Amino acid sequence: MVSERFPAPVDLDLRLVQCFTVVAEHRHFGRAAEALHTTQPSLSRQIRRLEQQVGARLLDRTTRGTRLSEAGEVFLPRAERLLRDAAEAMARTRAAARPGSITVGYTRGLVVTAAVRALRDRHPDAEVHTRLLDWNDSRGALLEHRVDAVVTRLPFPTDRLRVTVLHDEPRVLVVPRDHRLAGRESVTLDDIADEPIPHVRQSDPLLNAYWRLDPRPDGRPAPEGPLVEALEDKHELIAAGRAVAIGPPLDHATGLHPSLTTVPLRGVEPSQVVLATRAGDRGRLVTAFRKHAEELLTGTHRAGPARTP
Amino acid sequence: MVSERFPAPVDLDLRLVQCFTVVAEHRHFGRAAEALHTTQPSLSRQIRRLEQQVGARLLDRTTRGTRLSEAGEVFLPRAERLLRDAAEAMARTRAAARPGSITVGYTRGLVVTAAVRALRDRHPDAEVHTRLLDWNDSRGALLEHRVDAVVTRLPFPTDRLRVTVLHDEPRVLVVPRDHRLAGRESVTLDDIADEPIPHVRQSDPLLNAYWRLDPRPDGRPAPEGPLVEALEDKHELIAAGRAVAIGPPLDHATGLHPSLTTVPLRGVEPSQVVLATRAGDRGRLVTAFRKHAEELLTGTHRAGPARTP
DNA sequence: CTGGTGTCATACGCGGACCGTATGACGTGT
DNA sequence: ACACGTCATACGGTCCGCGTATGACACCAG
Repeated sequence: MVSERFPAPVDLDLRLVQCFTVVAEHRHFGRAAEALHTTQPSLSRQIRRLEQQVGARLLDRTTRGTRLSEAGEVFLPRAERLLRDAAEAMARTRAAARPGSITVGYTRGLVVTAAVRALRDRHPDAEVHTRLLDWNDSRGALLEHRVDAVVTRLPFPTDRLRVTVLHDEPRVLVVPRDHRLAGRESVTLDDIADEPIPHVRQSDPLLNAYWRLDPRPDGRPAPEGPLVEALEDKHELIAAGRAVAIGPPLDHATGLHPSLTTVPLRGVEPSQVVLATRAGDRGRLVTAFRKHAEELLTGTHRAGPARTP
Repeated sequence: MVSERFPAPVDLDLRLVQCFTVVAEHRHFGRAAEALHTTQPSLSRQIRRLEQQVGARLLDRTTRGTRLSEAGEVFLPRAERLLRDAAEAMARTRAAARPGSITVGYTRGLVVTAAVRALRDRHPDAEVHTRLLDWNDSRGALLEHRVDAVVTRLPFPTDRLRVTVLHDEPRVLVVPRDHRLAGRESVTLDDIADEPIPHVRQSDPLLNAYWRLDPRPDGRPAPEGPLVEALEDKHELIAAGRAVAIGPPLDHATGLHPSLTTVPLRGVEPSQVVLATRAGDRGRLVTAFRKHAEELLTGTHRAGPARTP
């Protein structure tokens, strides 16, 4: 009979848990190892260690890849929650230790330099960090305290957040340089009515529908395109001439693929660039950054004067 | 300007978090190290590593001991939650992997052998574990899935639990062998009206009040006694003649201090030995154990026939 | 049946991290 | 001023986990 007196000291390595979530996502040790910047044997051992710590086999290895076992299905959501909670605990603790610190997030193609510089000038003692975020990570990054303010584009769920529109941004068509529409002054939806537009798996369905303009204003569904994993894959696909996409007005300095170009898209609602912070956040630096952003980040991409709708 | 692309891989070692909670509890590196079965320098380094991972100073070391810093106050409750969640995730995953396994918890002085043996006989393929629990840990151990059933004594909060009374148990007075009341057939509350009764810090206030019989039936508060950390300390205190206590009918085979003895206490409500499981738990083995416990564990300490109030 | 391909597991040498012992620095109370 | 108790640092030894190379095994095609 096994009897133990002390609550077994928690022996669960969160780094291994993180490895597990990545393997569960890829269902493949080799590719997961690549994503984790390690090697397949090392990852294999890490999963083995994790399984030993948990005391249950989490993955069913087959010769054609890897699947979650029944226990793995139980563990995965809890593992993800543990990782989120751990990250939030660290972020909030750090924030409590350094009230004179703020992290500003932004997404590709948006420039927060002016507002950040203004904040640094007015608060020379403050630590101001900036952080590039994934397209669909703004809300999570705020709520998990990885950042304290975000400049990004709608749409995303805004509850528990305070969101202020900074300016409109026209949507543009992204095509290869040698596409039939490349070089045009502008295009309309009619010009691309039959062009397939890819789905991005990593993005929210809301976000996919918004940027694919699905459904179209006339109510028809957007032409289905292939499913790609990440935005980079989408750009590769476009460069290969297999699809086009609609996006914000990126240029080659802010992450646009070298062999792609953009054409203004007329006749559709522009996207909106917003400043978002946590709804209840009354922090000194957050408030100050709001002020500077609302003042300096309006109309960045427009020739005309700033306007706040 | 610091910009990072990837969500910083969670680098938080839960073993270090565990160390932190223990140091926070003891406010003393040396004693915390002892509790963790390690040495003070090692613990000092572990806390340093944790502070480096979190990115904030968690403890204010002084020459008179150690206190929580402001950041530490923020981190501590989250740390404890992380550890609980991690333990629960592991327990539930293990349970999912081995549906033919059950862990039965019990507290000192209670014997579950009969029911456990019956369960093993009827389910020879099942893994049946037993686990000695702290007095005030029954509810937590159940809800965190460290155990699936518990035999222990009231009182404790019973919501989200299914609790069945197995039998009554007289409360007894615990005194040194050479105490004036030792050897008496029985005593009443009047005999000990002025005897100081210690508080146990590790126990719930509810539990302290119950076993100290505070307030007494006549409405008067129980005489205050010293504050001790753990039950073992209380027994040492009684052995030293500095206090007496009221407890369940332990004997020397089930954890009673060698130089102590017990005297039946008349005229007070007996305590109740109960079987507790999670309210929603419909597990095959749990149900089976309930049956055997209700059948075999009633009246264990009474000469008379079993009875289920 | 047999060779090829792709999967995950294992063998092995090495570097780095962590531990325990011994000792130091430092504020505190007598 | 001295002794005491607390936490920090120095140092050598050990073990753990990584990366490279290789193996075992299932599947597929011919």
